[in-house]
Amino acid sequence: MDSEALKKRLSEKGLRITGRRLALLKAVIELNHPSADEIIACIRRDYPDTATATVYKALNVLAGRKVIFKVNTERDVIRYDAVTEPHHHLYCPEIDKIRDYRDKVLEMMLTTYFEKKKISGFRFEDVKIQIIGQFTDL
Amino acid sequence: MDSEALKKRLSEKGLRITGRRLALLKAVIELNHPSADEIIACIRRDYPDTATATVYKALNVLAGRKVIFKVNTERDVIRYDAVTEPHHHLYCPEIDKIRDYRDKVLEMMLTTYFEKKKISGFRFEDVKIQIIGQFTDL
DNA sequence: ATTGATGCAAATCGTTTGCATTTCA
DNA sequence: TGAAATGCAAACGATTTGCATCAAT
Repeated sequence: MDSEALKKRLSEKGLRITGRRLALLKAVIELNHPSADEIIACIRRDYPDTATATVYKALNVLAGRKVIFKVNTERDVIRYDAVTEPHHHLYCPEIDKIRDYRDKVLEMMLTTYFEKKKISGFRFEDVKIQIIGQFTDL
Repeated sequence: MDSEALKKRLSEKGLRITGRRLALLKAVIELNHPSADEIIACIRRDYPDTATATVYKALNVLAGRKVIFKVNTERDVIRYDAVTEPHHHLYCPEIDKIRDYRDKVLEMMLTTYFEKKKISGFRFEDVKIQIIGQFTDL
């Protein structure tokens, strides 16, 4: 993803373009579901004097504008993701590693299932699935 | 759930039976996906001098023996669940409320789907789904 | 010029650890 | 009796807040 595209992703959500924010967005895109710590380390390679609070604030702002997304795992650290298309996650609890999983068929199957199925007392909005297992190609 | 059944759930996993542990297990069963805080408050109604550390330690021990289970939400608090049968969760992010959702058809559909579908580089073990929406009956 | 972005330090909050004491099996 | 359970206080780690300063639009 080139710099112009990154800038566009920020500006079209009404966010200011700064070197740090570009570095942050780049980090979230390039790293694999990174934690705040990993993002901070990455940004500091270009901007050594970056405060942790600044990064956390920026992560919250970008997540609020849906430029990036928070991903929860079983651990007590929040991970981040910049993929905007609908997708699910493969997750290995042992090594706390996530991999994106796109599957149109599954997507369709679940959506139609829940749109037909009226769950009483509940207004369906979305379904997120976590596929638990182990990566065999590491 | 009567006291004998609670005792059995502890003893059959090799855990000692104490008043606090019984109160803890009862709290997890009776409250709806409670946080540690809510469990502590509940136990203290019967045992006012209960240390928070004791409860956290017990929660970890019981979760380790699979007497109870940890449930993650989007918030940074761990919630607990004592339901041993396979089930999924309805979740409303706005009010951070969870409700159990059992659906044999869905269970079957997902299991067969993933057993057939070989995801390359991944050994499938389990699938957990979070059905996001809003409760309309509160 | 105004609002948003940043740095720094301190605060917060849920959870964990260390250690001495008690209690169940 | 010996291992597990408990209380207390202190530690911990991820994240947040307050406030002053700086910079993008």
